[in-house]
Amino acid sequence: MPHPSPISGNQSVRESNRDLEIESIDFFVRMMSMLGMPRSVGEIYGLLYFSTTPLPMDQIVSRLGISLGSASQGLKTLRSLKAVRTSYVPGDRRDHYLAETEFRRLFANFIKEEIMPHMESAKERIERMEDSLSGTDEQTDEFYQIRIEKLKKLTRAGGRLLPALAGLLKF
Amino acid sequence: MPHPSPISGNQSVRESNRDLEIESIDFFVRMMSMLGMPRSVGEIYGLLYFSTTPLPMDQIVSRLGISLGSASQGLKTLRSLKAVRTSYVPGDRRDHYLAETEFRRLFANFIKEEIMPHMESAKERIERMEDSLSGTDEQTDEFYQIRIEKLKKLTRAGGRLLPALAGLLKF
DNA sequence: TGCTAATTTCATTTTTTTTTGAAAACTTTG
DNA sequence: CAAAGTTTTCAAAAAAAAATGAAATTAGCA
Repeated sequence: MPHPSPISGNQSVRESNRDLEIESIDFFVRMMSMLGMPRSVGEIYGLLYFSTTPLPMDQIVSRLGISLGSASQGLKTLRSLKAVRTSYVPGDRRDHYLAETEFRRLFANFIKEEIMPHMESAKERIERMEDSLSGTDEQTDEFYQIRIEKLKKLTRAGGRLLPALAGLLKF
Repeated sequence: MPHPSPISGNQSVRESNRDLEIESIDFFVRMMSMLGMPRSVGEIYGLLYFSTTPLPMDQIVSRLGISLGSASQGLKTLRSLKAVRTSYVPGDRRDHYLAETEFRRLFANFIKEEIMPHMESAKERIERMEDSLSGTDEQTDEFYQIRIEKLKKLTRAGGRLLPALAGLLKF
């Protein structure tokens, strides 16, 4: 018996193309990890992305072979990124999860929620730099002033371009 | 004696504004960590960014209070990102390091070296997805095909926009 | 309301990443 | 070409991040 895969639930094979699912999980695990997200988050999204039906948490757990805790945490993260949403399934009291597949929206949200707050605190830190310019030595102060100016331009550019970027993406 | 700072070398105070240096290190540690770089890399760049003179490795070590190994590793990383370069100092056989402060260039290089290779392998993975489409059930296959198409658009958009972005940045 | 299934939380364990420190490998120069 | 200074490498230690699992909480239902 080759590959006693941890991914093997009671879902019928008709419902899911296993190879595709595995490629998808792989794909999103990598993509998410580029964005600094843990493995489990990528796995869950990857599974849901190619799922024809919304999946309840325990299905996610058994198909991916991860713990309930991980699944709960991961789904919480994905919900906060608006990368998944729940859908009501009549006669079942479990939450069923569905992947949000509009990457443009996902991207816009990611920039707003994860990047922009850092830009804000960066601006504050730059202000503090200006405050701490000694003012004793003109020569070196000018050097520092130039460096600070570059940082300002950087954050300004970032603050404008990143949000614009999401709108630009026509995919 | 408040603050027995680990950052205290033999460099004269006139040469460096300590507060500024600390803010700078803080700033870049955070920025770099957003890009997935370890703390030490941010520290080194932050130190060099506001240094009026190129610094040899042992100065970096003593000013930041990090190990030689970390410094060597961190500088290697920064060199590969073209975020620092060495400058020759007559009568001194140590390498002296200087921060590259043109963020546009840094950014362009980062995209080329760190992001684009991932886009390439993403494309390959999508091709493999298409190959593994079972072809038995038309209904679900169409669903999968749509999902795959979205991924293609995503990588295409990324592959074009990211490099363009660097050029766009006028800062 | 009480019972049970479903979910969240969080202390502990596991895994991964980063740093350290010392040995090895260069490199310059006397 | 040897000796001293400099830098790199890499196994081991430390720190940080993520996953687990079980207890606590919440929510739906009879």
